[in-house]
Amino acid sequence: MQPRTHVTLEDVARAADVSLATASRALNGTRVTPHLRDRVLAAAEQLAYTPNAHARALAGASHRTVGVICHDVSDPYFAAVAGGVMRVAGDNDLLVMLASTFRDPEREIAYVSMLRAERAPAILLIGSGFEDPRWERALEAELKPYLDGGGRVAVVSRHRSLRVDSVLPENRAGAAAMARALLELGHRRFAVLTGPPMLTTVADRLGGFRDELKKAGVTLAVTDIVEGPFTRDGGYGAMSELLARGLEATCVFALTDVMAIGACAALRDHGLSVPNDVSVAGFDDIPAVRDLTPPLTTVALPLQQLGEKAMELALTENTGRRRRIHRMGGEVVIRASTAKLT
Amino acid sequence: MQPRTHVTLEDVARAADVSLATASRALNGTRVTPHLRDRVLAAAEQLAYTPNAHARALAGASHRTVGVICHDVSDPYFAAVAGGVMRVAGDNDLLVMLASTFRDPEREIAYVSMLRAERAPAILLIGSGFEDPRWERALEAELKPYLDGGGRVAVVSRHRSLRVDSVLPENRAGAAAMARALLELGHRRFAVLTGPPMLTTVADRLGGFRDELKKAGVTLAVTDIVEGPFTRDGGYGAMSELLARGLEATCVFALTDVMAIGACAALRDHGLSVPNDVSVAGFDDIPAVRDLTPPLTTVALPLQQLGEKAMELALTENTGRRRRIHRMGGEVVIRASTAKLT
DNA sequence: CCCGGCCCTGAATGCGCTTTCAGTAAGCGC
DNA sequence: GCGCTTACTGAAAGCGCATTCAGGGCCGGG
Repeated sequence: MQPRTHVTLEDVARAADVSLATASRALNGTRVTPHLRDRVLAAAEQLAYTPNAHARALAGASHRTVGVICHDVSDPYFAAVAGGVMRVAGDNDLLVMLASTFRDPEREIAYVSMLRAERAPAILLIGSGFEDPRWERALEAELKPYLDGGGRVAVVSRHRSLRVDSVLPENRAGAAAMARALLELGHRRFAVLTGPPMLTTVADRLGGFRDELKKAGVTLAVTDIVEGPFTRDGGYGAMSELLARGLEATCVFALTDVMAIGACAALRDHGLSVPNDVSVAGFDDIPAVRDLTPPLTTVALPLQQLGEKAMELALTENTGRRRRIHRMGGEVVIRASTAKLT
Repeated sequence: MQPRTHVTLEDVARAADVSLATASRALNGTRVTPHLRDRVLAAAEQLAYTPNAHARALAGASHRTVGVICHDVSDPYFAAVAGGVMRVAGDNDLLVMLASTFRDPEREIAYVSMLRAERAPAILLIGSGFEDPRWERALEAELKPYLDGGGRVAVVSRHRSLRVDSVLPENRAGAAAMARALLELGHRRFAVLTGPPMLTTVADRLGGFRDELKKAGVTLAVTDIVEGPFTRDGGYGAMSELLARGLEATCVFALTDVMAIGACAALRDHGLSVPNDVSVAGFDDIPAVRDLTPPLTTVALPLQQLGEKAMELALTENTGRRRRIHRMGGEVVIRASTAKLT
């Protein structure tokens, strides 16, 4: 943007016939004779003066806008978590700005860098980290000076690498619980719709599910695991592939609800009934799955609370010497998309 | 945030044993002897230097982060439009930050003010404006100096008041087309689920629908219009109220798909079948409605394109003397949620 | 061999604001 | 009435950086 001519504090001061210092004080509520203060305020109003946030920040004032970085705001999962963040932020008189990385590590770092450069008071990272330690190290390197400079960081669902305050959904335990629940329904042959292997969440959920099955003597064939992006269409595609191959499983576990929604659509388009022909289960419990027909069995995560907790962590000083970690959620909710195998 | 000690350009310059000016040039790609440049880059890397965006902006550089303000990012409507914005922004090497106002005019102004203070290169406003001219005037006053200062603004779905480049969904015409389509199916008694009357979109859609019915000699009783927030639960609640009163309409038109989803849920919970007992139609064509059972009849808006066009408007200079206005969408898509009345 | 010109570097300036520091006028006690 | 504190105000410094301006090597041409 080409700043053509901006109204500056100096203009206001001149218009009010006071010094620059007095104008600044009047605008910031520091003690100034009421008479002068009114004059300054009037002049500012009249000139449509807006303080330059950059100059202000440079001169030492702090902002009230925190940054939230997630994979994709249009994904209901992130939308819900972000909603929680905003609720708490709103209560604390903070503004929130959201960014979507579309799971591109470089973009993620670009946003962190920007927020850091802007000296945002806090940065929240929402969503799975990357398996590739190179990226996590790069991110850590970007975050470190920010933290040293007094910035506050909290993450949701990103563990392993980043040594900051964290809110962790019970991915592994939740997936294991789902495995037990599905076994209990009588299923023995499963298929899994999985996401990008570069995400740690994928490894956790898949691992938790597979390990629990193994304990029960059920093994998951490689051909029963199909990968797709963590989107509705990704789920649709993965399910279609599975169907094309000839589906032998009686139950499909999608690593996210969003994928499960796509899977249900594919099943329906293929003339199969859920849960009569195939049972389907998801993970996350996004609000939309209750309106599905049939409603989706899933592993419930308190999405909103995840965000709230993260914002709270970022807002409160960590007095201890270790990073704080909150684990939440992971309860199985059985709905009508899964049937008892008779 | 308390800046304790930050690595500054001066530190880098000292470490590389060059002048501050040279360090600045090296980092910004201006001509510098390769030898020195490498030394500076190495020093910067080693010190984990991040330029202070505020100082940089203050000194005249321009940012590459545009701001997008919408009512609620977790609403699929806005998520889709924002997706379009981000696509175009990404192509132009711009970062995007999103803000949710939750339909609070004050918060909207606060975000504009912040973005303006930060001298963001562009601000996009997504979503209906407010009927109360007071707010629109306040917003206009906030925007005016920003525009004068060279800022670029584009809006989606907000007309009447704001005199800036706009992308307008065909709300009125779309609702009218829907009225015709439903009449053609044989319906004569309608109910409407409407949103907050303070939004201009509500007036447009409701007006378009009602006027078209009137042309066909069908009048909409006041008691057949129920108001609720533009959310899934809002639709659920409004529909429930309608049912409690004793529904006489054969067809329910919800002003947004999100409300329609809630309405379908309420109908189902009430033991009624869509479309056998009641037909339901929505507006927007958000992606989720295709996965509904039955899929929703609605007025299709090219949501992604709405956002893309807005970003393009903001990116291209308006050479003419009038503001540019693009009208888009408004086609009726008949799906299975509406039945022919026999 | 000397001088003009070019390219690169460093010193210095200013972006708009907050804040310290010093200065002035008013208010108080003795 | 005088000295001293109190209460504001104004001048000025400096936040970190981009950039202009001037100075100093170096090369080529005369």
